[in-house]
Amino acid sequence: MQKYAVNLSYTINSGQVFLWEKDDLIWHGVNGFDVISVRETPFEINSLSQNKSDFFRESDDLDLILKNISNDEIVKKAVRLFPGLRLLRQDPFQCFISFIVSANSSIQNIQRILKKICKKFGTKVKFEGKEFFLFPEPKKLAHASTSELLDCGLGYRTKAVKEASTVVSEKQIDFDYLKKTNYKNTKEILLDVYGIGNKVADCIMLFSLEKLEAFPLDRWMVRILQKYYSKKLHLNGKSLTEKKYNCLHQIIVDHFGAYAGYSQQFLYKMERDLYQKKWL
DNA sequence: TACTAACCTGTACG
DNA sequence: ACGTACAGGTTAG
Repeated sequence: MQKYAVNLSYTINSGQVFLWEKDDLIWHGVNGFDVISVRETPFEINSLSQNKSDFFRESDDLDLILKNISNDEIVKKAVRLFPGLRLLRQDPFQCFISFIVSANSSIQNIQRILKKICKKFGTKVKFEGKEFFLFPEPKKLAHASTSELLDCGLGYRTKAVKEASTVVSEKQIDFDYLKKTNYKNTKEILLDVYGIGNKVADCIMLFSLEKLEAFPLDRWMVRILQKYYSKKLHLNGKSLTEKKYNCLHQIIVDHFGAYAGYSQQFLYKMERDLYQKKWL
């Protein structure tokens, strides 16, 4: 019996993952070369590979984390409202490409593009009586032609996806190394990739590279911070420059703590729900 | 250093 | 119907 039950729809529909679907009571999702199925009650996970990737981060010490981030009153309220929300541990390459694709795009568009990429370049597999297309290997995407990528709806992101896949396939980027090294070092390496800016780098680090202090600042989070923390953060000006972003990140970690990424997820969820913005 | 226009694509709105 | 705005940003200048 879990002390904290996972709420799958909160978690899966919180902008972290894009290749999940619900079929009756079971959710299925593509995660790299794997397909994961999960049922909410009773909580049960299966996967094509049979590997335990701890996708739902059940090994995290939630008692500690939730208590820690609840030092902030606003976050505390969000945790109380959405206790089943979780951070996920994704396949790094899929996460990397997903968030490059996400830049300046809507959720639906991101989903459509990623599905097409899987269908065009990924391996078809069967799992629990259903068909899935796995996320393609870096080499496969790196060697894709421009027209094939354009067919996936990538538009001007085509160049970014191709270059990003190339640096991974040529081992200029090694996710295992990035998981081990620190936030700052990882971020510098990711920012060197064409198509990756501060926000996308933070998403990749938080969702797939074990950097729980990463705190992606998109236009929504900036608005949320302005709304609740304007005194603390003095966010003047509209654009977030590199220097401002770094400065702000330091303030955020000082305020929210080492698990700031969890705080971000809860704040985001609460605010989106409050405003009942279209979500999927 | 700080700021902004342009950017593929799809959909929602008037 | 058809133009305009906007969508979880990044880059070039």
